[in-house]
Amino acid sequence: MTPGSNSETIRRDNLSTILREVHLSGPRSRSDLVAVTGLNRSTVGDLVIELAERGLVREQRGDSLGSPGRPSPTVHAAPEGAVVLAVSIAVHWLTVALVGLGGHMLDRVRRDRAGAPPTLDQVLADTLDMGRSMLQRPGVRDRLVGIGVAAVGPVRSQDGYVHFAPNLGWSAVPMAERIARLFDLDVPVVVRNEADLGARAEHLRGAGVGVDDLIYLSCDVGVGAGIVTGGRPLVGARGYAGEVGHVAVVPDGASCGCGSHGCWETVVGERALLRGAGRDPDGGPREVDAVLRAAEAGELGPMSAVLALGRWLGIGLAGLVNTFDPQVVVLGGLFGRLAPLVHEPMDAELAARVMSVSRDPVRVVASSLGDDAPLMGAAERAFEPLLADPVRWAPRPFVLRGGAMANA
Amino acid sequence: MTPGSNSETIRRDNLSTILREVHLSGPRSRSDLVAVTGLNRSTVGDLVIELAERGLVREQRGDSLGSPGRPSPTVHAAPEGAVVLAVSIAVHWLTVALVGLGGHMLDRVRRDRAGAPPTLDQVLADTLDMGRSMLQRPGVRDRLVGIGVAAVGPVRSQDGYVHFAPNLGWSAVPMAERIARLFDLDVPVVVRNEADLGARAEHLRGAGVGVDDLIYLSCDVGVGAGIVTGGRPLVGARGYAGEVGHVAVVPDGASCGCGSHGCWETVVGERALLRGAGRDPDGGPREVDAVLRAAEAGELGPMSAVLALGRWLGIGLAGLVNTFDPQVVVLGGLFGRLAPLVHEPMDAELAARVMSVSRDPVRVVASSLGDDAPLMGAAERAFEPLLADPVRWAPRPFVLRGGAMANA
DNA sequence: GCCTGTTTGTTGCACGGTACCACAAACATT
DNA sequence: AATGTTTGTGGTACCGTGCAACAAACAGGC
Repeated sequence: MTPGSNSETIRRDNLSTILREVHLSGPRSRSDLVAVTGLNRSTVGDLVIELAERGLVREQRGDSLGSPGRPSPTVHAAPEGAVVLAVSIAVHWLTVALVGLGGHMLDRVRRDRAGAPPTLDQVLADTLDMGRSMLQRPGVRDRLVGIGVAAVGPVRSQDGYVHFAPNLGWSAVPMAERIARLFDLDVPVVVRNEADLGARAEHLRGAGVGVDDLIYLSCDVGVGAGIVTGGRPLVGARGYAGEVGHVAVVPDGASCGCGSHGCWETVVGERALLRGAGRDPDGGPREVDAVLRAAEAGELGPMSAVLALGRWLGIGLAGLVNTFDPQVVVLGGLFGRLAPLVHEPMDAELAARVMSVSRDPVRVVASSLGDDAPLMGAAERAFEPLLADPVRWAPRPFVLRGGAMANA
Repeated sequence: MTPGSNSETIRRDNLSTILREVHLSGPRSRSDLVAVTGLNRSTVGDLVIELAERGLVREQRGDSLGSPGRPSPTVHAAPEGAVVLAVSIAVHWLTVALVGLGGHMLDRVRRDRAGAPPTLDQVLADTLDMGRSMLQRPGVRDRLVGIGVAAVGPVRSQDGYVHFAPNLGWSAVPMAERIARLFDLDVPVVVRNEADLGARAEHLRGAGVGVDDLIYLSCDVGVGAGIVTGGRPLVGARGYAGEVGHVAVVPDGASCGCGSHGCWETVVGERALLRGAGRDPDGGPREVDAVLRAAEAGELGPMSAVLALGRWLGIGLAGLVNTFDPQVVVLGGLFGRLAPLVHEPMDAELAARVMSVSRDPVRVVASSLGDDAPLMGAAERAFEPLLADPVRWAPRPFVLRGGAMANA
């Protein structure tokens, strides 16, 4: 908190570095950790022992793989050493998962919902129903370090307040508070926008691993972006950064649900696709699937709607690329599914409009985590406090003779 | 460099924190530093002594200001303890300054240039001419820690390569290398885009002090933004982030110097203003001044050109605000001068298009550093290595009996 | 099967840096 | 002049990492 550093700071940072490494990059040998951190062998050994005592990592005898020298034991994140509950609230479905350290999905349930958008209370009831059984698994309650929620609509980062979710018909939802009361557990509840969390997931475990500057552009029903710059998520003063669906691209265009007009979302959103293909704009996933199948089959009407969308996608993306200079753009949600169909018009607009004399043009790829990207991002966000300060969130158990354990 | 921390890390961080504090926030008493850092009195004392021994700070007897207790000595940044050379290359002028620690402008020369844009060689010759005398001041050469350069056009952050500067007619300029060879000193030369550096300056010493999320939007001849998010400058993968002048706002609009068409710059740049007012688009500062005076005097033609620009300014800005959720937007360069004239149409577009149900709307203000913002930002950027690691850049002098000093 | 060389975990000690405590200095108040 | 408050100073303790020597565990060659 305070800028001053002392010996606690350094211990915390080093434990954090090592835990984060094994959590994100998978099992590492101790000597790998020495190389990565630059710390002394003895120090790494001590740090690993402390993490193991706290139940966060486990060591396995290192396999000898043909090279000379004493084999280095591999350090694994302990999936049951710390767990989080991840919730992803999309317009047409709801997903709840239990995720263990190391990113292991221990349990996962998804409910799709056709027809009219659900009420907030319905969604919360479903969430409780789906999450309760996961939390009742033995050992989970004691090892739960947080709950992460991905929500549609602008989310205030400070307190997880969802201002409105036009495509669900909700407004003024104190989401973090509601979820916290729902489960009534003494762990932090973090709510973020689905695109922000999708970006985090693709950055840490998806198509953007190793990429420190990326844009995750996603379409659920509305359009939003999650942005990572310099390895850090873009948040903004209040948490509303990335609402690029409401950037004007047609200054005197059609009016938008947000109150403005000519927003990008009005030409690239789900409703724009359906309308362009001559379908019911509120037809939902079934209609979208139909349009996609028809376009893939080569039907002229749906095809031209998809291509028009691709062109507008390229126009808007070009602006974002000029603004952020990303290394990679990840297309998620509907855009991820459209990606193979729209590359041609999209790339044409990008080539014409991206101010890049550079020989190293931006790569546009489809999401590698698919619909689960926001869910995984919510889990990662919920793990963040533990990763930043393992000691604070995983107390050292009191060890009795014989190995029995009890929390202090 | 390596993620691991040790006792050197902590010493470096604490020295850095204290030096940065007195550099940016002005003289502080020792007890202020204790409060800010959270460190112990004895530790702060030791740190201050080390910085003083390295000539970076000076202590003055604390004035007793009516409160009980022993007065705390004030710690000042030593302006001659470390200096940088700052260069700002604009289209119509060139500024060179010698800046001392604490942000003291020790010397400053500006040359305006009317008529045809200067060649690169002319600008470099002028820079050398203006900078040489500053560097010959006694003690400067030994205390110079870097050279910072603000340049128009996209700048590759890695090596300070300026891809092109259409409004100067330059292209493919290895600017950092050229400046380094020019002065032939053994200090780092850092080149950045003028808007990026303007943003840094306004963030650290201007209209954005204490604001961690801001957009500095500036117009020299072209339009560019410097963005600070979460207290950090937005750089991008290669350093080209913030080129918002080439975001399409009129998808089928006029062609732009960048090769694309409908760019924002084509409706809000200097040329757009002059063209809208019926003047020579390449008329330069004299014509711009004439238009501004005429508009302020109430002349209908210039006035309506200014108002139209204001409207487009608002349309584009709304998109940036939705994208970044800044707390403050600082208008620099031409936009800073236009600010009082365009608030009405600009605010109208912002109000209509910014997706803000929030009670805390973004503040749009004029630059408080004016034309010198990029210059000051260049100086701050050049100080950065020293501030991040004072020990590395300011060796402890060898102290002889009696207080005479000599560098190792 | 033994010896050698290599890589790596382990252990005890040194070093660097900050925290803490007691004391002194410098102020205001009464 | 006495008292209380705030702050710098000096010595010691504590904590964490670095280092060096040793032991453990492997491959390869004879």
